[in-house]
Amino acid sequence: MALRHAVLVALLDGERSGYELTKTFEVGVSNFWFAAPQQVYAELSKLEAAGLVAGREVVQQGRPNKRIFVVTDAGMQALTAFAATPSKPLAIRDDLVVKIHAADILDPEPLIAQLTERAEEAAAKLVLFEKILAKMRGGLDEASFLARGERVGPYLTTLGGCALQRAFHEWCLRTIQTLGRRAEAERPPP
Amino acid sequence: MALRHAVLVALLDGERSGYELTKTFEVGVSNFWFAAPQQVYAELSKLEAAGLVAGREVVQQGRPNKRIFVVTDAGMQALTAFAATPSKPLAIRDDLVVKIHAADILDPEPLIAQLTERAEEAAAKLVLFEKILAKMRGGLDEASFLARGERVGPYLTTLGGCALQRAFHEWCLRTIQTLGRRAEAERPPP
DNA sequence: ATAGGCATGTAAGCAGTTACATGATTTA
DNA sequence: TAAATCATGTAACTGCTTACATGCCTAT
Repeated sequence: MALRHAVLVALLDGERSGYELTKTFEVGVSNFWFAAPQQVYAELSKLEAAGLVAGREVVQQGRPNKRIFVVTDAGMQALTAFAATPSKPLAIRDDLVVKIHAADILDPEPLIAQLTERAEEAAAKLVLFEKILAKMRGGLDEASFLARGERVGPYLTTLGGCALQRAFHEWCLRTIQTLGRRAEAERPPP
Repeated sequence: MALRHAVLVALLDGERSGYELTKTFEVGVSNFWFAAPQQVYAELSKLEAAGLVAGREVVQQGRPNKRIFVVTDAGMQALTAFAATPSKPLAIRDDLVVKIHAADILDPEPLIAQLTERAEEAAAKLVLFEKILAKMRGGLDEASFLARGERVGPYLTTLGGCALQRAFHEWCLRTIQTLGRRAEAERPPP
């Protein structure tokens, strides 16, 4: 099992429709679980069939109706059981880093272009995450919120996302610099 | 395609057997691509059938014979084509972070135990990566190696692995502290 | 003696990706 | 008028994981 628990956990933040969840999962639930929309809908059906979430129809005007879901008691039990099982190691997969591993035999230009794009994406995510953090902690400063806030779970994972994006962003910039300088050194100005 | 390119790229570091590659992929090729041993063997067979790698048998004494692989010209072309295609976004999946998201409704003890384990793993990987880096740069300092070294690709990806592990390690420690303090606050000493 | 490392796979099952499908409403 | 957003899926395919299988050699 995999997505199953990520969906349950995302629903702890409140009732959500499939569509709302897909938005969360496209960003990556604070960047630690990505899923395509189709996967989310499929998983919700399975979770409902298994009785771990309950859905109800919400009639809307001017918009298609939607079904919103909550975690049931059985779902909570499933989460408790999940928390007690040993975690699988962090799984990262990144095309771009694979390319960088082969940087010595590849044309640096497309690599630098892709690194630049990634650096921008990371910067954008950082800005987004900081906003989310500010919203969660409300008027409190971070230390007080972490000590006494009501729901620190999502805050902690978002902090993790920030740490990761920041590290990745810095690495992109540094790698761009290194590849750029080496490319210059190879074909000096005539 | 996915593993395909990661295997090709790993073979750029020199001729490798399936077994040697599985070791690399179990650590995660500098932590950006994980694969199970069976997957590596299967992928090598496919790559050989497609003519992207060439294998040859090495007879050993006191050990089972092995087959070692090199990237062919066709393999190099495949890599060049791969480098030019847009990269998929970084994919991260982590059970433990999913659990932390639900920290508010879960027993903190198993979470703290798992975070501690992860922090130790991250610290161990950092030590390992630093050793690999020192080996790669030989006598040179980092700046000189990055400027003039022969194969900086693996060095750059390993630097990325370090950055990631460092960030993750710090996040684990901080999260342990936060959860620990909150648990104390909830049941104060009698 | 037994555990661990070297060395390579097969087979079955589950998870994730890609492509396709639909249709109304709001915004540019 | 075209594009984007809301809203939900099905179907086919590919990739990944888990379990099983084998056997010799080296170190404790």
